[in-house]
Amino acid sequence: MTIQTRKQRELRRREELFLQVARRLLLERGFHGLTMDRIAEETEYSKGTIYLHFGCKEELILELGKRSRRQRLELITRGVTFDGRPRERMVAIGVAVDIHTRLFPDDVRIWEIMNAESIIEKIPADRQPDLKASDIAVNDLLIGLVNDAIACGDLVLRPGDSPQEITFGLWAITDGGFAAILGNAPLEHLNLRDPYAAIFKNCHVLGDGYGWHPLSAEWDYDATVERIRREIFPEESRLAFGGGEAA
Amino acid sequence: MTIQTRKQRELRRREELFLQVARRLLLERGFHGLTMDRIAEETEYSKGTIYLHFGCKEELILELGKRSRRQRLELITRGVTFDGRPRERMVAIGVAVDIHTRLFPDDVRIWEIMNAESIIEKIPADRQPDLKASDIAVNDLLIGLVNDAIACGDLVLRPGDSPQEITFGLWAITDGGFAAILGNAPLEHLNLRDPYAAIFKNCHVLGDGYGWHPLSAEWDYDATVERIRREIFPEESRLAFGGGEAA
DNA sequence: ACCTGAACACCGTTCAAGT
DNA sequence: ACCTGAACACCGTTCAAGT
Repeated sequence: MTIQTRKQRELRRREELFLQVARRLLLERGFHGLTMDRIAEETEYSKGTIYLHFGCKEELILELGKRSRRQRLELITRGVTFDGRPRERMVAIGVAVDIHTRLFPDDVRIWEIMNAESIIEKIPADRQPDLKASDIAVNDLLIGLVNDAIACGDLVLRPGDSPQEITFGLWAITDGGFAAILGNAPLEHLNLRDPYAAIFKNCHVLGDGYGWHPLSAEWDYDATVERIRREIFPEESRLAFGGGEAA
Repeated sequence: MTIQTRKQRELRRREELFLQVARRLLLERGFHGLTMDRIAEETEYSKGTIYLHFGCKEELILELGKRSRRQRLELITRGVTFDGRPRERMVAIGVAVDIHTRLFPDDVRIWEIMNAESIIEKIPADRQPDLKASDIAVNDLLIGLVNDAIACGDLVLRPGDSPQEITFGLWAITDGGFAAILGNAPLEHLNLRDPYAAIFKNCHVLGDGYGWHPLSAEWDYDATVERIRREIFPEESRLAFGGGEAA
């Protein structure tokens, strides 16, 4: 870390203020309710000053979206440190995503707003790699886990199976599932009792289908989830579920 | 059908013209490159006339998105008429979605552009049910198939399993998978050989995991796919794959 | 050197005027 | 009765002027 001058600290403080006010406006009034005029008014800076920090309105939202994804990545990264079999550590990633979605639904929504073509097309091309950085990191963790499982003999690939395929399947269930929960699908019509549980369930069925040991029939994964919550996410579990116990 | 006067036909023609020009502009120049001025200029009508047909820019795009989803629903609806076991008919839905994505990638993209919060928040609330109509219909077809499978004994639910869960899992893999293919995920980084095949594969692994007969080990689903393409989608298969043979 | 806010540009939307 | 396009409203962005 470079030492910051007083001036630099003030700039950081100001930028943070712009971001916090923008975040609130975006959540309370939507994308079109967030205007540069309102940010200027509420922060008591001029519109021109905002442009000393952000090239355009969409870049401001990009920064909010990146933070949301970075926060999720941090939880996932902690999750994979769980001391257990590879498939248990895969469950820990699921627990991390679950906790993130429950604790920070607003930030997940902000990511979804940002991750739309009509927004992204306004962001300069040289900022666009920022978008995928966190997702690529998650992908690497997932493939790493599958390879760990193969290395230790828990997963023996059948003819035609590939680590990429398994990773893709788990990713798709999780991503598609959470997207559905967050409103892109007619979920209320499907009438699921517990969509979160359904995502876990389907990941397990997929894992069992690929023959990834220990199979759910030969292991108590509810106990694994409890242990993950207690050992890795004690504070977050308390906030998300109350008491740190499994739901 | 009510009989149309000449005037009504002209209005329909004009509306169609607006939609086609808007579609092209959206695809070629993006959401911000599509302007009411350009539509007016290219169609040689005035801007005011566009507003006799569409309440706002977003409603125009809504109509394009609805068409995309309706076209997909039509293919899916044809798919389930396939003469076979319920799981084969589930495969037929996959074939329908596959064909739709390959034949009409532009329209899938338009649906994605439209299905963003920053767009939808501008569409009047009374038009919003339009958004989900097609997806609800697809959901009903999926649940119907799962129930058919249960009714004929091909699928015996295990304790804790539910038709909703299975439907949700298949939906999530398909939706999440195609979303990934269309650019929401770092797919090139995952380095899958054939993402489309990976979606089918994962749906099959899930189906096998739930014990939905015939299991892929006891049935030649490649032959099923070929038969679906030949019997239900001969023309579409020729256009999408050339010759109507399986890939 | 830094910040301001009036001015500008752009574009969606409306409506008085025209045919 | 229908259509037009100038005018309006709004908002993102810039930059000459101010401190």
